Order: sequence, then C-alpha cells, then structure tokens
Amino acid sequence: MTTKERLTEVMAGKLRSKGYYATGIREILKETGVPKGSMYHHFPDGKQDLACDALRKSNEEMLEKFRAAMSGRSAQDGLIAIVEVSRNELIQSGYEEGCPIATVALEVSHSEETLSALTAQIYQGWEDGLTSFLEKRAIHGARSKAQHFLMRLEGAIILGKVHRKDKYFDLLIDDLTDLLN
Amino acid sequence: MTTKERLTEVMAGKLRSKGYYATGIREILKETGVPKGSMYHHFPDGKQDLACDALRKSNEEMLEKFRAAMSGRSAQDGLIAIVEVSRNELIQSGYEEGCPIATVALEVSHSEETLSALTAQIYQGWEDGLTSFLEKRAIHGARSKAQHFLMRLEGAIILGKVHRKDKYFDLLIDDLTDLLN
DNA sequence: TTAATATTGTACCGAACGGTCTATTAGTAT
DNA sequence: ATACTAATAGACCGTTCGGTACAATATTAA
Repeated sequence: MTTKERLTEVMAGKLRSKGYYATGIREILKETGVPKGSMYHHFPDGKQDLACDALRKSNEEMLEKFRAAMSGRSAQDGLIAIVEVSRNELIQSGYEEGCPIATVALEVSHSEETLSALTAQIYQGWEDGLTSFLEKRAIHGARSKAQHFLMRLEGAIILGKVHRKDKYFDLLIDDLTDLLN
Repeated sequence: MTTKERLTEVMAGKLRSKGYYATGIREILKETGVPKGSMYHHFPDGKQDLACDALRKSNEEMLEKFRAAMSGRSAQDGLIAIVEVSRNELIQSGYEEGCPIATVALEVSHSEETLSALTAQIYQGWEDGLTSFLEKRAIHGARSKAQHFLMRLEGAIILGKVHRKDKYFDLLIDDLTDLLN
C-alpha cells in the first residue's frame, strides 16, 4: 500500500471515530510512520486536503458495500442488508465507528467550507443511489422513501454509538415493511 | 445574568454548532468578556467541567421545550410539536444549531469518559420522557415508539443541518400517524 | 474596621497545533 | 553518467491550546 493510501486510510478511521478537530496530523503521522515532508508532498494543502481524500475514500467504500449488499436483492432485503452492514461495522469496531461522514459533517458544517460541501455531496450521493435502487424495484415514491431510510439509518447509528447498543438497527428493520408500502 | 451562566450559555451554543474540540476556551472567554481566572474559579476542572454544565443546561432547556410543546396535546400533536421546535431552532439559527448533544456525543464517545457518559444519559432522559408521554396517552409499545421517534428526529436534524433544508421534518411528520398505530 | 471569602485580572507555562523550508535520497528517463 | 523529478526526512516557525499561579479587588460577616 502506498504512503498516500496509508495516510488516507488512517485519517478516514479517525474522522469516523473522533471527527476532524480532535484528530491531529501528528497523530496520523505517528500512526502511519510517515514523515511530515511526505504528507505535505502528497497533500500540499495540508489537513483539509487529506481529510477530503479520506472522506471520499470512506464514501467509495460505503458505496461499494451498499452495492454489494443490495445487488440482486428485493427492495426490502437490500435495505436490510445495508442496515446489517452498518450494524456490523459499529459492533466490530467496539461502537467507535458509526457513520463515516456524520461526525465531520456536524462539526464543520459552517466553518470549513470545502469539507462541509463534500459531506453534503456524499449524503446526496447516498440518497441518489438508494433512490435508483428502489426505483428499479418499482417502489412508488422512491426518493422520499430513500430519504426516510437514510434519516432513520443515521439516527440508528448515532443512538447505537452513544448507547453502545445495536437494538436501534432492529427497530429500523422492524418497520421496513411499512416503509416500503 | 451571572458570569457562570454566561459562560455556560455561550459554551452550549458552541458545542451545539461546532462541537467540543473545535471550541477553544479562549474563544468563550473573548465572547463573554470573562477573564480566565474567573472561568477557572467557577469551573475548577476546566473545559470538561464547563462543557458538562453547558450540556446539562442544553438538556434542561430542551426538556422544558418538550414539556411545553407536548403538554395538553394528543400523542400525535405532541410529537409534531417537538418536530416543529427542532425545525424552528435549526432554521432560526441559519442551520447552525441542530441537536445540542449529537455533535459532542459523536466526537467524544470514546475519549472523554465523563462527557460521553453525560450525553448517553441525556439521550436516555429524552427517551424516558417521550415514553412516559406516550404511555399517558395509552399508546401501545410506548418505549419502542419513543425510540423510533428519537432516531428519526436525530436523523432529520442531521440531514437538515447538512443540506440546509427542512424537508426532512416534513417527512418525519408525514408518517407519525403510521408510527403511532 | 477588620478579617475572611469570593471573584477578577493577567502573566506565564509546557505542549501541541498546522504549516514551511530545505537538504537528502530514490527513481527514472535520456 | 547525467539531469530531472518524486519522495522522504526533520528541523524549525509562529500561534494557539488548556491549564496554573498569584496578586489585586470586591463582597460579605464579625
């Protein structure tokens, strides 16, 4: 794995579990063993630059997992699969890694303009992806149902992380049937 | 208003809009005009101490607003009222002030133990309050419905803040009827 | 008035912050 | 070999971080 990839990966994990301001570049450098010069060579605009790449990477990985989870499945089973992906990542990380975007999105939403725009764009991508998935399954009102699902999922992930319990994912699954009607 | 109250109030606002790590104590002192000595007199344990007080204050204010919004209303109207309170605060603040707890909860959930515990406790209080509200209205499965509502509300607030749109609150209201059946 | 306490105002601390600069080393193409 | 670029390695910068120390000033109680 290249130096750049290692930096991006470690940063992505930190952003997910602690957010942007709680993560120092020294911390990233220490954990990756990458010297400062290398980092500023690959990311000339510094921390913001690296953080953007990290969020993009997180996004691509999530989109990939979504695609894999949904492909060939019914609307309901596809959504359940997404919930299970989220549940697993949260549990497997010891309830550290919730939504890879949410923490950053909340703290930067009015300060760091580029980061803020990126988080909005990523969420929009998820909504679009879910919408077209539901449309292909001939679900009526696909977009609003995608929005519904997304907000519930975000809520479940937050409360799950805070309380360190995964029951919220069960709740979410329980009324997917209603949601899709 | 006392020095202590001003500190708490300003800190509460910052925690809500930017979170814990993005907020410096110097920033709080500057905005309140309070000297450092005073702050450390009122909050001997420093930033954490002040932040805890601020979260508690936010919680009390939210609980008060919830109570006011729900009192004398039906289950459905009470929940709608809560949604409208959240919507108004988000819009009125220029989409800066979402959930007063969420940002901090996400970033500190595994580092600052006391803050983390406090956020969990506050969310639990909200769930309990909503549960007993619904129970008094003879709603079946009051607790799980309260949890459902809370996760949807959190999701709506996040997405609303990120996208700077309030449509998510409409979506939430739209299927309150289904939720309460 | 006096003594005790509560509060304020600042200077100062070491550590960490993000970022710059430059020298050196690796690679690569000619 | 030579020249050019990519990448690495850290020393160093000014600033800000949260926190401490302590004197000065109000405030209250005797």
